[in-house]
Amino acid sequence: MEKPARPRALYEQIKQQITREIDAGRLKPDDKVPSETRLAKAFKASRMTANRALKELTEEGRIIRIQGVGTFVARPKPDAALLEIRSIAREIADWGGIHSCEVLLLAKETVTPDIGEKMDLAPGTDLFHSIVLHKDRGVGVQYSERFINPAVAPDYLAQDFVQITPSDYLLQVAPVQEAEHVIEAVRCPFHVRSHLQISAAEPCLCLTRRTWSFDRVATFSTMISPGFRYKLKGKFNKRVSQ
Amino acid sequence: MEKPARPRALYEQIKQQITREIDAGRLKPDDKVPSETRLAKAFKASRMTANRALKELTEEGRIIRIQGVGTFVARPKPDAALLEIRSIAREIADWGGIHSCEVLLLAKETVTPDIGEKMDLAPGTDLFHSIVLHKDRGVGVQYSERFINPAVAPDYLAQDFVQITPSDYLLQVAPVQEAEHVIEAVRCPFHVRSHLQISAAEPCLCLTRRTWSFDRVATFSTMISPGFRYKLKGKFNKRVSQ
DNA sequence: TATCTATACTTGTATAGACAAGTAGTAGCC
DNA sequence: GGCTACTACTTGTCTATACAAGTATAGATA
Repeated sequence: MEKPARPRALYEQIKQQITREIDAGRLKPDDKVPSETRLAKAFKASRMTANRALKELTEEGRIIRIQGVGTFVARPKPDAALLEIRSIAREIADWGGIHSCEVLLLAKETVTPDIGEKMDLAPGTDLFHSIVLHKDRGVGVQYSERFINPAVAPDYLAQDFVQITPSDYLLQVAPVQEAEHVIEAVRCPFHVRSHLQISAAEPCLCLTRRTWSFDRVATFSTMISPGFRYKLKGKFNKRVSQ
Repeated sequence: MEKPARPRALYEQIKQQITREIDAGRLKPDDKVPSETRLAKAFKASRMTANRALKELTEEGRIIRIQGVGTFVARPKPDAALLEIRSIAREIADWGGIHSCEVLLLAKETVTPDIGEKMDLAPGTDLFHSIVLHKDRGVGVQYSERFINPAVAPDYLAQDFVQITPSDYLLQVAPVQEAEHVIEAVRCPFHVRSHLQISAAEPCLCLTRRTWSFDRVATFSTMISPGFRYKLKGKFNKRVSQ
């Protein structure tokens, strides 16, 4: 599970130094990064080692390399919008509806092996569990179930989710580093169906989301909504080739 | 603008060969991929060159390498990467299936006001229209309908889409600058249902995609598939805050 | 002034060799 | 049988070198 048995590789050190320079703001977008030969000399490495470091940073989108010219710090890409986490409340407001919500469950439970695997938590420890029904003009439009890592949001159970949605609260207390979304079309399970007042045949969009905060899995949630659409738009920066 | 002035690099050839073996199903998930030394010998290349090919394939998630053991074809992940545009053929190959496809329609038509608006084309001008059914082991798994801007892919009608999928062909001739995806859960329309051999109640994922190339709308397509999932994962830039 | 040219520097690709480190199997030993 | 040591093979990292190819600049030339 843990990685670093090997003494940190030289090319990793070079990568890390450049990454730090960028993160610290000492290297700004479009600034020139030292050439391979310079880096090689500075780190007492061969050019190939410096080359590997720069090549990987290029693939990670942190720098841009132009043959014959040099290496430059990449401009940050605006693709976060693709993964932007919008609250259902805002969604409904944008649509012109009136949002309200009902808390169906809010409890501390024990980690099951199933959830434990997904959230990287040891079975038997505690986690928070909530089920919230979002409504538009009183009609259920989204059933959302969440599992929360208590280490990331210890006060989760004390919140009043009629005032603030779980999504909004979590975004406040736990900055999202990384997110994973899985989208599929499903038939609505019975216990959910009764809240959404739809027929068994109605196709529903099911969005399963995991988020990471502080280098840990923070939430694992499932949102089921009939008649919903998700829209993603973005520019491609990398070569999308085949 | 065009890229391939340089004769195709050797490591690219090695990558391509392995990729083809996987896509064609000759190499299945968990199958062993030839070792670096074998590949080097086969291609009359040095081990470092074979290493580069395998390293990049690893980063692209197509193979898995285990020190001291060997290199293996990566196991199924039936989640489509949304931001990349992956071909359904590869998706099926990853899953361990056998892909084939059938062209249901391939024609030049006249722009209707409806499509004209979405593709930013004047009604009355020409556009290409195709309907392709993708199959896994002969069973329909995806019905995809496309409208193509002739200015972007003038030779579209002359292609043999049994040999190369429309998606792959378009990626070759028209680099995607930007893409917009709309995802929804739908009931399958009758004319589509007969090809996919599913019941009317089966929820299907409907992905509507617009792509831009050369600063114009290049394609407008709708893909309907039952039992599909799309997966998105990504890091957030620092200031995604709220 | 405008244009060509030589040069210096950059990245891209490739080679041949080296050693480290991890794994699996085999042979031999107790 | 159970253990150890050895071997053969794998991937991971690194070096030193080489040539190709793209770019920018200064200087010479028309």
